[in-house]
Amino acid sequence: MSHHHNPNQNRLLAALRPDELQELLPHLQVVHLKAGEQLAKSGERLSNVYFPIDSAIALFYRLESGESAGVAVVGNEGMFSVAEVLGGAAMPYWATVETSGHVFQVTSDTLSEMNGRMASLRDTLLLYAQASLTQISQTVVCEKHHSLTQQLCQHLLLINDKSLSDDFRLTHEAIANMLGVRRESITETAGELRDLGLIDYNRGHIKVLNRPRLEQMCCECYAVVRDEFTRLLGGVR
Amino acid sequence: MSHHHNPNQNRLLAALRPDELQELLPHLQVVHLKAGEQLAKSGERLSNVYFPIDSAIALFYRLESGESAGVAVVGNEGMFSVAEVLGGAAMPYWATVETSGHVFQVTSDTLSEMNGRMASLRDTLLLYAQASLTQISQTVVCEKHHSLTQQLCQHLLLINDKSLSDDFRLTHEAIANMLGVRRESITETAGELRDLGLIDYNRGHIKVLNRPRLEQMCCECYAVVRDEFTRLLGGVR
DNA sequence: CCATTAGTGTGTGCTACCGTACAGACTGTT
DNA sequence: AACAGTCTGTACGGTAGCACACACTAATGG
Repeated sequence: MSHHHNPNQNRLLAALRPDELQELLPHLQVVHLKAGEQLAKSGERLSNVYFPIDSAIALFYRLESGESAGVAVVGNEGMFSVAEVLGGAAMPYWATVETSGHVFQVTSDTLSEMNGRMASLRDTLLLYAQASLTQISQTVVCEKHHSLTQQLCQHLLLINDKSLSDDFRLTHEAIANMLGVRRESITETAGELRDLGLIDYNRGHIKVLNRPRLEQMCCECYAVVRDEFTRLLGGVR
Repeated sequence: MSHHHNPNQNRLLAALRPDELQELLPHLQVVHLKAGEQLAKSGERLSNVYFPIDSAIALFYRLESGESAGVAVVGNEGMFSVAEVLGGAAMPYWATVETSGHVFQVTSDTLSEMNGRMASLRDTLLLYAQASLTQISQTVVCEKHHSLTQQLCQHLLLINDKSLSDDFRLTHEAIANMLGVRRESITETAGELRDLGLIDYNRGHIKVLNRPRLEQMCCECYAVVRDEFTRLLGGVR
């Protein structure tokens, strides 16, 4: 493991029992993921599990028609893929790197072995699975009833959290894929946020200028999900 | 347990290892649930777990605005609530009985105790959790890209499956709550399906007349979810 | 330094579903 | 028989996001 990184940088790892984390440590490898990189395609069994540090991994579905929609973004609060813990091997998700950054990587076999042996580790990871279930459920309601502006604010807050920076690389196109809308709709909506002075952006580079107001414009969903993660996995460091 | 019902009537129970099912049997109680009955509200810790036989349990969210949207319908393929298995106690769902019918009921404490002791039982229930995750994810994509007509077809197919009947009690209003749309939109859409001869209905009573064509009009989501349940939990009986 | 690509801006109709309003029709109760 | 409550039908303007088309500009690479 690199001396630059500490497992506490991932909240899920930080929530593990110290003795079990200690045993996991030697198997963790810090890896850098480049934006756009594909980590998994639908139904594929993964050989590695990832615990993001300052990267964001986008999970999304592809429909037969070619349309797609994002289901969740995984960052330093979680892991990919939770299927390794639930036992079903693959999931029908596609996963790509939304913003580049580092992850702790461990082989599926290693984690799986430990998961069978350490009850507390397994319990913690299952709580993460439950939090994920809540997150996705909230997404269902959110995209049904909340405006694109609200959803965009939420997405920006999420990426802001996970990238550990107010200034990240992200294109309108990538956001559109994630929110399941046209690129033009994002251009228009993001333009409004820029006019309001909440963000600035330029050719694949977004800067958060006024996070408090971004949170105000956002729907309740952001806070609900964040609070549920906190309830289940403990407070932020 | 009533002599009228057999645990194989619930696919999740049927997927358990015979010796473990045998041990669970004496704790199962057959109960009848009436439509509209509320089984849980958001954040509430449940004292019982339900394995539906011929009833359908609707899980949904309520937003601060009062709007709501359904997240999933649980029937004889599953259980409520999966939170008992994942360890986080409550979930932010509301749950009501969508169509009346019977369930196998067991106390949370009993299931929880067995869950800690029997690895195979736990593994099976975790696979169900994974299938649920897939189901909800599919819902996200579905409501983003598929028409209300398609979604209605899907919902009717689901209720058709879970109620074990072509003829069930269900109002436009209840469907609307579940799909997160206006009641009037359902009236209009259901009217088209009736004109096409796929269904008939009258004051809270719906009859499926042509299931094959209903499946044709439905989006891929129904089949995707069904197949994933089959992959994870074995074929239908 | 030029050509190509990636990223963004903008406009014009279009449609599915919304919000609201209200009417009729059936059902169970007193 | 009268009544109240439940369920369904219909109508009308409003709007958020769509599909498609195309123009512009900053970055990239030979």
